[in-house]
Amino acid sequence: MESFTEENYLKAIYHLSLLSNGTVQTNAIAEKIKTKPASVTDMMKKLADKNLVDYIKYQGVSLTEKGKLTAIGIVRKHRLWELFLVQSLGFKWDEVHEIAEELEHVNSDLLIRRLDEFLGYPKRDPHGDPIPDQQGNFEESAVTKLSKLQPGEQGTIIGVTEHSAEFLKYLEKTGLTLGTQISVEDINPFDGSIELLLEQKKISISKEVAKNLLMKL
Amino acid sequence: MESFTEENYLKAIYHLSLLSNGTVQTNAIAEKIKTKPASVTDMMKKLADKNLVDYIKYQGVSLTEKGKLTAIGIVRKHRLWELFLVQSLGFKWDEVHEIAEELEHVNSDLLIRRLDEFLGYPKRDPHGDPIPDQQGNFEESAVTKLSKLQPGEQGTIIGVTEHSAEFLKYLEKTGLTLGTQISVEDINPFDGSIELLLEQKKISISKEVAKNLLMKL
DNA sequence: ATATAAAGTTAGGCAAATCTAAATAAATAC
DNA sequence: GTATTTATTTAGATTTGCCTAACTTTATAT
Ligand SMILES: [Mn+2]
Ligand SMILES: [Mn+2]
Ligand SMILES: [Mn+2]
Ligand SMILES: [Mn+2]
Repeated sequence: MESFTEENYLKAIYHLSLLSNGTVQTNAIAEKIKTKPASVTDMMKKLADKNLVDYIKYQGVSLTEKGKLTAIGIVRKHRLWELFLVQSLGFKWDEVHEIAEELEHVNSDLLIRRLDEFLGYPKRDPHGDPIPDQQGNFEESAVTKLSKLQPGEQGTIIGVTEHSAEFLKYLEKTGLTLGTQISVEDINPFDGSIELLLEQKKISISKEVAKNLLMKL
Repeated sequence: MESFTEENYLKAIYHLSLLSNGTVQTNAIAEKIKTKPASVTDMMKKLADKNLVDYIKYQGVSLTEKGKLTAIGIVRKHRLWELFLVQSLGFKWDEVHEIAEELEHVNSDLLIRRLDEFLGYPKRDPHGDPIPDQQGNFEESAVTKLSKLQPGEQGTIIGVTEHSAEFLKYLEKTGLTLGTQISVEDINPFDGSIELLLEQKKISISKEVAKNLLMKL
């Protein structure tokens, strides 16, 4: 059994490893988890002892198969709880992350299976992220960042890669919610900001925002 | 904000203080929380510093008003989660205690208010215990232990004072569930065991069991 | 009232997780 | 290719919660 803290480290490594091809740097983990690099080094030794990560001094870490399965299990719990909060308890999508961050550590397989059943074996969380099944399997659908689209192209928003309340609230206010269809009208060559057509209305968003929106074409 | 551990201590002290008129012994806490008396002493000093308990060396502790409110808040969370597990996720009453023991520490007032609303502002948990409202108020209905009844008297089971899975499973199997009406037929003078009439059937239970069943007459 | 037992506390340590400051290795720059 | 910057690790402490063993206080028994 992993501690609360170990679980948070494993999850952080997992998320970071999806961006960099498997290997994750000490500093990246420290930043993600809001701790200091020295603490990360300590923990990496511990996780390596437990066979949850492969760790080579100065070279970064990667999850072992066991570590990866554990991490995916936590992600599964996190996303199921988020969906429960939104779907059953009436929370908004920008209010659930912090609470799920705690709920994900409650330790009962039966609880999670029942929650999964209660929610009808959902495939996506409120942010469009896939929910792994009990075996840890999930399909990552083919997605494109909105920032990659060219003028004239269009698609539907199916996910976000940034989960902060500020960002999600901004999307909500602007109307950029999951399932919304948009088309790219123009790209400003100066700052990369993008003109969109969203339900008849023209709006402009920054490149930064566009990078965090996932589209189905 | 109290730590996970501090919350468990406060809750233990609260439950114990209901049995002894307010003051609780070090050893009783140690036993309840499955730790050693020395650890309890350490924690009592800490809780006293935080103004959560009044502590006099060698004389035991009692909750301050602040400590009591905190403890009742945890009890509220515990019982709401237990009811959710039984009512929404299909758990049995003997399966929920351990899980609620973890869920009760999830820290979000909004979450608990929403859960309360979702469950329809319930007044009782699956074991018949009252669920405090947001202000910490609840009515303890007038109850009598089954062990106090005399032959010829009858009543309805409305609660239990022991929450172990073994005990609850035994009750389930025997048919002694909440809401069941029973009458006392005879009391064995030798060991205090009790003959009951339960839905036409005669059964016998030990004094030990009877002490842990709460009745409405 | 003294002796013994029970209850409670203190002293001294340990493990987990964290931090700061100092040292070392790797990457990058010129 | 050396010098500097950046990344990482080590050393040494701190905090929280827990433990054992020894000591002190309070309760009980005769
Ligand atoms: Mn977490
Ligand atoms: Mn999510
Ligand atoms: Mn608990
Ligand atoms: Mn209960």
